[in-house]
Amino acid sequence: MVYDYAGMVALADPTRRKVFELIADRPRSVIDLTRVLPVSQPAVSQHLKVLKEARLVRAEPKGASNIYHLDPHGLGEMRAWLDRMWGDALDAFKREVDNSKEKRK
Amino acid sequence: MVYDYAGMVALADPTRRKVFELIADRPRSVIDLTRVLPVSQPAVSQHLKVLKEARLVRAEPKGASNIYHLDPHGLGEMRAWLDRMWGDALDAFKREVDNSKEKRK
DNA sequence: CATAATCATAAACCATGGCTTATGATAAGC
DNA sequence: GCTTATCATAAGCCATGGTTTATGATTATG
Repeated sequence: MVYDYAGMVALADPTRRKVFELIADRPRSVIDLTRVLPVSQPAVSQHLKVLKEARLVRAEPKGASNIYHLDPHGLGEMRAWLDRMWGDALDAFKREVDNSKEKRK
Repeated sequence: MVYDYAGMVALADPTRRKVFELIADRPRSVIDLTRVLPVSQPAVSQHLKVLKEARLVRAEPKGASNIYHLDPHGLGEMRAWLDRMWGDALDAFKREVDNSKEKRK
């Protein structure tokens, strides 16, 4: 356990999460994203690169522009990863509650 | 939307996530954590500070040592936050699938 | 009361990464 | 074909943050 997980790092940055959410709203081109965001076009491209490597997002060339969509692959992986970590945390918390109950006896 | 979310940032760093998972396994003192981790005691304390401010973790003084437990407050908040974001992402993906179906007609 | 143990904070260091400008590559439009 | 539009990459800058050593505060121990 405890490797570095790309999806987590990808969504930790506020701007990058904004990019992700914009794409989640609907597929968008790089320029389309740049128009909305307060950063330059290369900055957007770099965020997209990170999201793409985490497989959270997928590029679909259309003419001169690149339309970015959500990518089910990484989306599923991250969901599974979160569920696992979340399950562990909740189980741990449950154990803790049981322990304090036990002590109170 | 799209503010910075403390819980997300808190769990983005690998070492800090390791700290969180160790505490999730069972409550531990700072020294106990330091013995396991490959970083110094002050480093551990600083990670704990971040986790505590995100309300993912809670300190319980016991003599000279500080026992850290999971904190249900932040845990619940983060879970809700993830569910919300995740719901949005999944809805968006669903919409996308429906759209491509529509196109194929 | 003095020493040891545990922890948090401060200061300094330095790598990481997010941002910018500059530039080249590809595709559309005239 | 030449210009325009869209995008990715490179190089450089700089703030952020994760780390270390040093130190002080608090509590147990003898």
